[in-house]
Amino acid sequence: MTTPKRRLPVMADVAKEAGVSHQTVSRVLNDHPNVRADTRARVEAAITRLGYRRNLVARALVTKRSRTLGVVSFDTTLYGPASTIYGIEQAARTAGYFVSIVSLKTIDADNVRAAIDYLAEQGVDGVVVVAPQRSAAMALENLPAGLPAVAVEGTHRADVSIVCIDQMEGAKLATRHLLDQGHETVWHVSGPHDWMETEGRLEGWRAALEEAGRPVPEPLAGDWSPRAGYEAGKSLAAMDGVTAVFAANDQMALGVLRALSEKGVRVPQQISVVGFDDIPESEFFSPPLTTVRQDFDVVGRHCIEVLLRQIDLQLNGGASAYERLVVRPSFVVRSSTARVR
Amino acid sequence: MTTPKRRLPVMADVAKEAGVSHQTVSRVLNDHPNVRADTRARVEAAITRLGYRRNLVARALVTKRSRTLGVVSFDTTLYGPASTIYGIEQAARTAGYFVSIVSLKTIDADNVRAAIDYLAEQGVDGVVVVAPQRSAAMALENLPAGLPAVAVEGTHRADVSIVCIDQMEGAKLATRHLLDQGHETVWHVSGPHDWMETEGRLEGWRAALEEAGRPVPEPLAGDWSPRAGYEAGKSLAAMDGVTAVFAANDQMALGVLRALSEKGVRVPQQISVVGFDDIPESEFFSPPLTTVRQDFDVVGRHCIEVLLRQIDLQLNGGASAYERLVVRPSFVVRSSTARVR
DNA sequence: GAGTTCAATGTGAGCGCTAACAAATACGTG
DNA sequence: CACGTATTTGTTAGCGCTCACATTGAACTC
Repeated sequence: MTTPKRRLPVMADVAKEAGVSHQTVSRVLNDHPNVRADTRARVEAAITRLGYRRNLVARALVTKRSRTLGVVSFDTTLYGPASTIYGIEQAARTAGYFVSIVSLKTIDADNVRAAIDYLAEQGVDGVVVVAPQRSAAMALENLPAGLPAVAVEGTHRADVSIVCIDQMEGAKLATRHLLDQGHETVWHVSGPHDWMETEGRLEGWRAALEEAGRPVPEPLAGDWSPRAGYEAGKSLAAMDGVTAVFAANDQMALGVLRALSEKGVRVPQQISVVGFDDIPESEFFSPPLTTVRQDFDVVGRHCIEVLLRQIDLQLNGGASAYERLVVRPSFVVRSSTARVR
Repeated sequence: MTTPKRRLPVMADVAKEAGVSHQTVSRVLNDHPNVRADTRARVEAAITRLGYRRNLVARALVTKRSRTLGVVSFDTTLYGPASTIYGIEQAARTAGYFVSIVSLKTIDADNVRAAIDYLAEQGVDGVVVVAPQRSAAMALENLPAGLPAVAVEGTHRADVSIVCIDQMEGAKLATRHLLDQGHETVWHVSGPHDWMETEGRLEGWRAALEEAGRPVPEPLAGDWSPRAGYEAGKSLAAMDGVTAVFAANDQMALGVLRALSEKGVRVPQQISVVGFDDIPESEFFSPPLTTVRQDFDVVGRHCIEVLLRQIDLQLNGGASAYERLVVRPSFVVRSSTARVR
């Protein structure tokens, strides 16, 4: 007894089984209208009988479209990137696209560049770059020939599409809220140097302070981690006259809260604290954190919209039109802020 | 002036440019040893001159290996899955593989099955299924013909490889720690029904209690969210004689902490709380959380190791040998637990 | 110097699919 | 019923690459 060739069935096998040509099978698979109903049924029956599954690789080779999108991101373990990617993936799949992810441990132009190249070789139809560092943005300078791309929070350049959250606006919301509560000024624990978010939030905070004619204290530099917030919080607790703190993200705000609590400083009675992001935990911090909410999901969806639009444009030979989509943050008031008495 | 054909260069173009055959170009690209150094140099020069990038899709078509791995996961926004996937991605890329991700919003066998099929069509060389629900595990029953797969926390079945964390052990660690501190018994806030982790932690907790001959209180069912922990915490605060709580994850522990704090119950003086996961925030909770650490990174790496081994085996025609890799959790003592006075 | 071996290169076929065109069949209509 | 016009199906070529094999030439051996 010879073992039958243990090969997966291909289109030709289905064609033979159904008594049609392989092209007809292809038509059925691609929902081509001009196929008689009974032929279609016969082909479909053959497909299930044989357990046939089409080979998208072969299809991609001839169509020159892989229906795969690449995503380059920094530390997908962080809530922000993770949520953005989740939104991207959901939107992409809904649109019939796969998502291939490269998450970078360290960011610099070379790294990002290499990741994009890597994805381009793989034949992705477009890429989303979630790498909000200034140095990463440089990698978008000259993309592989004609590769549609969209950046999240990327850059201010005009020749690449961008989806971003209005960081300045968010920071202003936070700062003004604190000022409205009667605080003389607001201290800031910033994100790491080189991040676009850091800069936006810093600027927004400063602008709000200056608009109100208030003194602008020296910001404390952090790195997004709770530990950095904790260290900053210890410094803040040791200083005089601090009544309001705006941390550049919720995790650092958590650290600040912790440090303050250890030093016996009561929040919000003695010091008010505001964060940024609205991670799921924030509502349950001690006290529940007042923060700026970013809708990462929406960002992810927008990315795909913009990218697909760009891919379409490319196919139809139109000149690329770069878009810039700004998502507005909202403000969530909880219990970590209070009026100055 | 006619526009030159705006086509990306292919191997044949490089071959012509370098004055060799396309095969030689292929050899250079694949580091074949038998190429003279100067030929190699000439080819490489031609490649950079033309800006050639090879088409991995075409390569995949003939080699029948896409060097892409599929990952199916549930809610990649959660810390656990996100970290696992991060580990998977890093390990895969190091091994020269791409990672294509499908993250599911809701889990059931059909969903998971469809995702796996989807990836199989795309031609992935293997899949990792990070879907630790019992219902999801069923989707691993009969995989697409010969598709190498590995499950994270998947199932107890013998015909699919599994990488998991010893949940029971972790739960025992937590429970025993509390018992050692002099608590009469330990209450448990469990994860949602149907999750493997929920069951493992529940079992471990119960076993530790029974081993010590202690009463086993009715567990409070949660859903991993801080809010569920918060609700459970309120119930716990209203009950008599509760001195120790083991929450099935850190987020729920955070909720418990919050509820207790609102009710004026002091942790750890009146009630001790232990979590599970060791998310980055835990160290900065109020109070810093004693918890069970899971090394998701290691899990991710192991997944890839096992999967690649399986892919290799398949190529060499060996019968598949299913592996079961158990990663041991560790215990982190912080300030949310104390001796009973 | 003929025979053998091995390294370096080239040639042809074909992976599984879709696009473009060709052929066959059905459907009206005067 | 012959004719044009859709509709349905089949045929051929080729996407860009690797594989198996053929060929060349240099390097040894006796």
